Parts: sequence; structure tokens; C-alpha cells
Amino acid sequence: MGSRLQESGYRLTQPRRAVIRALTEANDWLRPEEVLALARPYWRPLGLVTVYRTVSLLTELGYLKRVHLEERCVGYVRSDLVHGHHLLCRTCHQAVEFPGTEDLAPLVNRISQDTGFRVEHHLLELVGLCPSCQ
Amino acid sequence: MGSRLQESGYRLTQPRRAVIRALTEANDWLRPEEVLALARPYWRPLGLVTVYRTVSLLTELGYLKRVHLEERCVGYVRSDLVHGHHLLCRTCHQAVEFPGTEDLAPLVNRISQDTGFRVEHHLLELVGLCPSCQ
DNA sequence: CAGTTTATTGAAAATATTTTTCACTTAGGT
DNA sequence: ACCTAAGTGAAAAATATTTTCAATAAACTG
Repeated sequence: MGSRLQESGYRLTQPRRAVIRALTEANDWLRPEEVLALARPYWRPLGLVTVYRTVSLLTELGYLKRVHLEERCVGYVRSDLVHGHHLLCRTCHQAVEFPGTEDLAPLVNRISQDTGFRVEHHLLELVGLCPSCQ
Repeated sequence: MGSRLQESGYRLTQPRRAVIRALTEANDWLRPEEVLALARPYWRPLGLVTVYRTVSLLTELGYLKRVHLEERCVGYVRSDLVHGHHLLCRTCHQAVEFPGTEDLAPLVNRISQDTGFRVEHHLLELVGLCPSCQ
């Protein structure tokens, strides 16, 4: 993730390294505060502001995705974990990639045709309880 | 919407009437501030706090749904406009109900089986440009 | 490898959003 | 008409996010 940051013309700084390292280790979606807590061990002076800036940047570059939950609204997950669609555990925050949503394409196409919308992206989130939280 | 509020044991007050009237006239999703602006003509002293309380209540009772957009996070739409799933215009904020997502059921079932999750609800939002905004 | 430039940083302040508190008001049963 | 509890709005508090700015440090230059 870091090297590609540089390829895109951004500097690979200590604070960014720390954030990326934390995100690389997490297999969950994380709120900005949580990213800060996990990244601080790798770079003590890290500030929340920089976390916000870094996750925004990584989201723009496509390495992270925003997720939306009903109550507390915003979090981030590594794109490679969710690969387009999210399956989120309501209690333990685990984010699981789920396979096989090519099934969705015909639905989206049909809807485009019926409504005239140009559908640019879609957000499919399944929320529930993972096996161990049930 | 109002009469059913009463049936649920809540009082039908002037501020609530104003909010409901605004929502009834809107065919869009609205942010709390926007609800306030549209409802004030019907009840001048209306406060933003009451808008928050009223949309939360109406959401609990099922008359509204929360929607999530990428940038500014939360808005509300009348449930009858979205009937389960949203098709949102990125620029004009129009919310269109889209038909026929029974197709989604097999996908959800398969995912439950594959992952062991108990899927409690799902959120499918298509975001793009409506015909007139293209 | 020192010097320089400029992106990036963290703290503080500003802005935005949502919730809580509380004294006052009013809906709706009596 | 009265009573009473639910509901109200203003202000304050709590949260969340963005902006500003002087200081720092990547990484390019020679």
C-alpha cells in the first residue's frame, strides 16, 4: 500500500506508515478513533487529524472503502477485505468479503434500463451476526 | 402518517404535523436541516431538535428510512418512496424506489449458508445520475 | 551527502452534527 | 374548563470532522 502511495506522487511519511501498518493488521472495519489507537504504537506523535487525512487519501486511491452502519455512521475497511461488498457483524465489527455478486449485475442492468439512471456504483451491505456472536 | 402516530400512542402536535407535512410533500431524501427548512412554513417556532426527535421517531415506527451517501452521511426518505431499496441521484438527490429485488433473496440465502452469518438486514443502494442530470 | 523546496504534520481553533438538559407548553383524557 | 404527562425549544454539552498555521521532514537537487 505504501509503495503505491509513492507511485501516486505522495510522500511515504512515518505517520502514514503507521496508519497503513495498523490497517494492514486489522481484519475489521475501523472508525477513525480506532485507527488512531492501533497506529499510535507505531508512531507516538500521531494525531487524529492525520488519521482523517490519511484514510481519506487511501480511500480516494482505492485502498480503503467507507462502510456505513445504522447507528454510528462511518468506518473504513481495506478494499481487499471487502472486494465490493460487505458482510458486517453488528456486534464484533468483523467485515467479511462475500463471494459471487456477479448475480447483482443483471439486477443493476435491468434497473438502469427501467429507470434511465446511469448507475455509477452500488453499495450492498449485509448486516447481521457472525457465527461466534450468535 | 399522523393518524398512525396517534394510534401508536404518540401525540399529534403542531411541530410533528409540520414535519410530517414537509415530508409528505418531498419526493426526495432530506437531511435534518432540510426538513427543518421545509417544515418551518407550517410551524414557525419549530426547532432543529424537534426535527431530529421526530425523524427518529418516524424511523422507529417505519415511516421513514435512513439513507447513506458517500460524502454527507445521513438523510431520511419516506419509506413508501423507497420500499426497501434506494436508487439515488448523486446530484439532484432524487430517490427512486426500484422494483423487483426478490432476486436478492437467493443471493442473501447463499451467503448466509456459506459464511454462517445470520443476516438481519441488508442495505442496497444504487447511486448514479438520473436521466435529467446526465 | 548537505542544502533546499515543498508536501506533510500536529495542535488548536473552527465548523458541523447530534444529544442532553431543563423549565415551560400543550394535547387530549377527565 | 382542568390536569397531567408527553412534548417542546433554547441553550449547553457531547461528538465528529475540517481548517488554519507554524514547524518539520521527505525526497529531490546539485
